Amino acid sequence: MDYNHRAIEQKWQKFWADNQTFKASNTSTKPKYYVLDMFPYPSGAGLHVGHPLGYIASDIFARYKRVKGFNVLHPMGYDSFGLPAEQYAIQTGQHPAITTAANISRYREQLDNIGLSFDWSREVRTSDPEYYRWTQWIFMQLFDAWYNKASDRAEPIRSLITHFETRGSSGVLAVSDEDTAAFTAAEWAGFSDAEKQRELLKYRLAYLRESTVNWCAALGTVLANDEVINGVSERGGYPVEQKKMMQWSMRITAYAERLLTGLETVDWPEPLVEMQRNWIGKSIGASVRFAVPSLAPDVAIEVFTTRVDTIYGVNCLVLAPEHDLVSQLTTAEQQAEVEAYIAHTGKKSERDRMADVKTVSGAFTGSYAEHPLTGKEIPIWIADYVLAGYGTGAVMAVPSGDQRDYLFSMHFGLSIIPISDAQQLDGQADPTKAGRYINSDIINGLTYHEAVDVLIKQLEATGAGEATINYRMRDAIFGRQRYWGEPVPVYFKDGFPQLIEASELPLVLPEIDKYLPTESGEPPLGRAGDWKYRGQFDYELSTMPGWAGSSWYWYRYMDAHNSNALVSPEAVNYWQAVDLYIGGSEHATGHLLYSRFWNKFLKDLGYVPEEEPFKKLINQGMIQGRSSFVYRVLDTEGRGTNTFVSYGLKEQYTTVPLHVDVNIVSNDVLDIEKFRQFRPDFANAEFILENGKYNCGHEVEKMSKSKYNVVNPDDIIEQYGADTLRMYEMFLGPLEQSKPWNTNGIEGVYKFLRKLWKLFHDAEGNFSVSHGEPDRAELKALHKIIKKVAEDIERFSFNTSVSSFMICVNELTDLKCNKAAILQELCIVLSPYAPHITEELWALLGNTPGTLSEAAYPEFNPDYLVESEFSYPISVNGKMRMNLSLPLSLETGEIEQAVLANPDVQRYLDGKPVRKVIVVKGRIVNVVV
RNA sequence: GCCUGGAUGGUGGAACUGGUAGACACGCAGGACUUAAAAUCCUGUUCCCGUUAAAGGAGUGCGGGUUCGAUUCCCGCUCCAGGUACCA
Repeated sequence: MDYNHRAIEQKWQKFWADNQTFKASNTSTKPKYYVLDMFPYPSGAGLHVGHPLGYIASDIFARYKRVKGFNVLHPMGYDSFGLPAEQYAIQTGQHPAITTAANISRYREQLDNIGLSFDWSREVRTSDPEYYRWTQWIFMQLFDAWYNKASDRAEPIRSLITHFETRGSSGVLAVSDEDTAAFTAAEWAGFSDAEKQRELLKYRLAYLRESTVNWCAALGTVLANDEVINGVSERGGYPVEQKKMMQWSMRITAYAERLLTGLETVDWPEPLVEMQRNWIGKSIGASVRFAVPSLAPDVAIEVFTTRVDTIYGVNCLVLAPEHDLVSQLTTAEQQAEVEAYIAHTGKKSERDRMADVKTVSGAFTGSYAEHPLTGKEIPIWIADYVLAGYGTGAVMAVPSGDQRDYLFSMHFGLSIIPISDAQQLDGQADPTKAGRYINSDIINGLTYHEAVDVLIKQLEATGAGEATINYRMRDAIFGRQRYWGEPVPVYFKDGFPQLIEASELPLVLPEIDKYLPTESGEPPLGRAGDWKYRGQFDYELSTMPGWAGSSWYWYRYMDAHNSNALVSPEAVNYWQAVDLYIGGSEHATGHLLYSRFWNKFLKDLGYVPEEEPFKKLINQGMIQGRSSFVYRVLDTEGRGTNTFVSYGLKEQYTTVPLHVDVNIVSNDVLDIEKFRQFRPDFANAEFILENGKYNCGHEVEKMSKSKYNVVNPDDIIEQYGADTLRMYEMFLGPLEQSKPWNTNGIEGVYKFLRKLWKLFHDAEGNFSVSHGEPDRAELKALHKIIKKVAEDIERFSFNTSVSSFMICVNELTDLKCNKAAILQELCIVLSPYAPHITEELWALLGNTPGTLSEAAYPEFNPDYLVESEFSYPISVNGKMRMNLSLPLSLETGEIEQAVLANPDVQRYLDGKPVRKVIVVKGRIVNVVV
């Protein structure tokens, strides 16, 4: 019988499912090992060839750990709340729960086809009420908690109330809003309920805060940055502006320091750790307050600076246009200009503002602040290079030391004051800390470190400032004006948020008639008319963001069916934390930071034992897609039209590129009819063609539903089988490297599996192995692979294992080896990579069917690999000239003699005197002449 | 813009700690088997020069540097990708 992948793979997949081969136990005498994949969002396009890359790698690792004797937990589930399902619901009217369930079945089928060794009895879905009741429960704990800096951990809000009751606000060391009130215990007792709630909300870890969002008036909703392209909505091309809105937020900044120090304890790729460090962005500097006497005696503009030493170089203050004080500071004469400027910036997204460093813009408010040290008048400006969300939303501009300040001052003709004798200001700022200060009053002549000390002391003495640590990271916005997410378990009473009772969880998502905002601009949940808490109080209408459900899911797998707790103490104490986590680096600062935050919070409250949830982490690179684009023509006011221009003619128009499904594009030519059906708003699309055809542009970028560039694995499995797909995805290259998808080399892997099959079969295709003693060459081939594969798997170098398997099978084929003793061991070594074919061969060899995953990985014996000779490459002046075979027993001096005595070597030396001979035993000889 | 990666034959990639660049595959070319095709097998395949061969020269995105020796380390660029806080 020939290698029949379809029959073999179906047979074993059924066997594994029927026998629950990979079901993990929460108790075992074996050591535990938890291998986790980042769970997928089940998109309508199905699993694409990028997903399995990580799943196959983790599966190989999990199967390897099993044959190495571990009790392995290897679960899978679905991050099933999300924007695409909602978008689809808006288009089709179908409930997202229905499409999501259908997508999940499809994913499951596709995952099963790959032969992954998941314990499906522990599956989770974030959109399942039995799951999200615990997401809501965690939210309630966060709402009911504050961060006590004295104990350096989160505590139940009760401990804060007790403090207020006994000592008032004095002595409270908390991470909180800035505007907390000072009061005595007696005053607290006299507060009304509403006043108490207002004050407590300033401390809660889940709290309400005003934040800036992308508001699209035409769609009546907030858009993700993703959905805004060049300042207009992707859907419909409507204008988008920045708007402030009350939003739920998470006080992740309370954990900034622990998130930072925890990075030193995890085994993660260094670049990823670096990205998180940069995201947290700790900087040590100073807060400085600039009084504004024209407003009121106690009003000051607070700035954060990492270079307080440059304070004498300040020539103006620059505020973000959104800064709270801007309207008060603006004088009558400047009002028109300031308002025009604010309107202008309101159209730009924060990212555009950061990206554009070339255009300098700003407006003078007409007011002046007082320099805290010199008392000089400092003009106050606004400019969009200052971001409201970072620091205090205001900077002291020091043009001689900061390039952005320099450009700003040059542009508006403001004076530039040199502050150090080492500064070189030839057309640019010089941020040097070298030299001694000049033009700087009390720090003249001092060095950097001396100056900082003197200044901090002086500022503290006058109450104008102090040393401060600032983090770039901001509190995370936790509300979404969407339907398809977890309802926030909160209702409003007297305008203040209150938690529902824990016993009332889950708060189930109500049914609504359509998935759009209400006419008055409220989120879709506003459509659920009679949806009231206890029939009378309004529920919170926003839902939780995509990252809520994924910030704790690894715990649910430990105890997936527990209806009394998110995870039982027994289960969490057994599995502790994830030993190996595999997923894409695109989650570096989102998911991985939020998960660490929630983990630390749950630990503070005693629900989980570990400070860090993911001990070791490996990034799989992305399998990239090749996206196709159409080009929407913009009208003279920059609004999107419904006309699309072919790639070659797009330079003649102002256009916005839009992704188009690669499946309706062939050789970069768009199928216009299918495009019109693609989205309702394209039904009447018009086209400017080239030679009667619409040519699309293309780009290599990540494969994702939103980019419409998804290729799925089913066809490959049908044609070549799952074992081939598994090995091919690994063979493509290093796991962590990104690469665009192509199937060019897949034949080679398929041929390899057939060659392997042939080792066990005679020319007629009958199973045929022999039982003689293996010879030295056969043992060498086997032990090379035993060693190589173990080493490769432990360092996650799966691609090199595949090559080595090919070499091994080629060698055994050349040796005409069909000895059971060799082939049986090879089966075990190969089983993590190609589990179906090896299970079949394992059974054919006479082993109990299905026991391969319990077999023990063979012991490596180095004796079989010992060599007595080595073919030394001989270089002359670093250039490889010839090989010379010498016994490995020779010492360096003997090798040198042998090499110089060799007539061929002499020929290369060409009679020139030898200056030096470098001998690296067992490696190389280099003769320098 | 900022943060983080990446770039090696026609293609995917290998070279693990600075030590033979191109393993293993794909593709391509030639050949065997076949009426033919598929499948399988064999040979060749970095580029340039060279009649085959030998011999030689160049070569790991670009420009420099360190070293007996650099794909690997250092400095400066280019291009591509991911992230940039409401995609997940």
